[in-house]
Amino acid sequence: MPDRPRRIPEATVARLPLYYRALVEMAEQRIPTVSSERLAEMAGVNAAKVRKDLSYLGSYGTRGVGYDVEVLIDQIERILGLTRRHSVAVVGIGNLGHALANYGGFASRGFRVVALLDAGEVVGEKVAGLTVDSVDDLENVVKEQEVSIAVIATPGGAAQPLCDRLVAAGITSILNFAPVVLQVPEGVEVRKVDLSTELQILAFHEQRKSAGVLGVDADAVAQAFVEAAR
Amino acid sequence: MPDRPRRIPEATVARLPLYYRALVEMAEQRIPTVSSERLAEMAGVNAAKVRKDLSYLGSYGTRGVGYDVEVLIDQIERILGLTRRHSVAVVGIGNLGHALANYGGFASRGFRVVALLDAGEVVGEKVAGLTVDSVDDLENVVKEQEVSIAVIATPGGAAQPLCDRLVAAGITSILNFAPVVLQVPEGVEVRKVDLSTELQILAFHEQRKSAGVLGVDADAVAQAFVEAAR
DNA sequence: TAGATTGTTAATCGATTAACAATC
DNA sequence: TAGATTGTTAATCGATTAACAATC
Repeated sequence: MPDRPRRIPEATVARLPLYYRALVEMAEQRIPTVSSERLAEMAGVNAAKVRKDLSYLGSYGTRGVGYDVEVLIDQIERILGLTRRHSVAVVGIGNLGHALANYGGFASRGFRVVALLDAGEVVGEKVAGLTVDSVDDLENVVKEQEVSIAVIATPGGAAQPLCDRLVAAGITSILNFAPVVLQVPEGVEVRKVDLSTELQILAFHEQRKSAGVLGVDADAVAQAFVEAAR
Repeated sequence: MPDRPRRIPEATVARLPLYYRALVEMAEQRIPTVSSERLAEMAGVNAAKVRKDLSYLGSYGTRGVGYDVEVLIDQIERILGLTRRHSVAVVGIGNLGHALANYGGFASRGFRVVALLDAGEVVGEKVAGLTVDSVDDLENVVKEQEVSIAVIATPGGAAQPLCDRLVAAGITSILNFAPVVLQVPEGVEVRKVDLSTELQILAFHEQRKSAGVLGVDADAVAQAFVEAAR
């Protein structure tokens, strides 16, 4: 058995899924080995980073040759825990909840949506092959379906109370699409996907570009024009 | 005019939207000032970080008192470029595209969805008050509607060619929901929202928890049980 | 004045990167 | 052997955090 388990940096953990996707693609094309250079290109990072990241998994490359694609896939699956089945519940079956319930990439690789919950009229309807349960039954559903990951796709106002119930029901992994910062006790992992945050970050960079290289801001530019026009 | 424009760290830029949301909430409740302590609590970070982050905007706090909520809102809007109107085009009107087109939080604060594009049967239909255009007209739509941000919500396979067209059409800010790493020329900003990556990161931490504090892995635990049972 | 809270410094920590010896 | 490529070191960079003087 190769020696382990040296702590893996968060930044590395966040990149492993990218490598994994690229590797699975290569495996489908029957490509047997890959260099750090090539893998870096596919994942959009640099080669030194790839090698450093992969070194945390152990020594699975061959000098002068590269990495065995299948071996690397197995190792990343092991590290990320993709060999287990993860049961996912989506709470909040609005537009986004529908999208998530139907999202194919979800089902792949160990993740399975096993429950849909909502508080509105959609309860009882079939969505993506599942009957939508009432959020009133949350605790039962979590227990019976052995849910290990909850996805919150409700409006902002409902998210925190819902989160509290999920945590009370034993959930320790939450993917939050609601535009609120969830407060959770230690040991509960929350990942946040936030549309308007992403847009605002893009807006910042847009602004930077049009403001020019020197960091001149829009107001200053406008002012300069006014002065010049006089 | 307060002095500027010292470069703002990326990590800070990524947190400004969180502060902004919390501040807008406070403004709605007519709360005039806020301490770094309180703002930190709402944003889920620590107070030292809040003060450091806000110091990049300039000195807008008052010792012994805190920060003026309205002033801070104005400053963050200025820095993030939220005072301008940003026109957004959503490409790919499947389940997710529908969700994005209808997403209210989108519209708020400077962002407006002005165009929906697709390559399928949905072209010509009305979605969220807009008629879906054919992706064939992408270049025209970008020009006529002055689109500055594109959101890609297509299947993975369509994303890169689409991205190339968007870039050729002059788009420099892209929010990508497709599960691929987009290759773009320098100067084009891509933010990625990736469901399966987020789930995999959660899975990693789930695994860590059940493996125990010492980093023992599941296989080793299973093995130990087998040994013990003999 | 006394209490509160900012803004900044400096120490620490974690992540990135280039470089290259090891080795296939 | 010669060429290729890993795995690791060490330098560098950027982000976090505690601490506290400044000051309202």
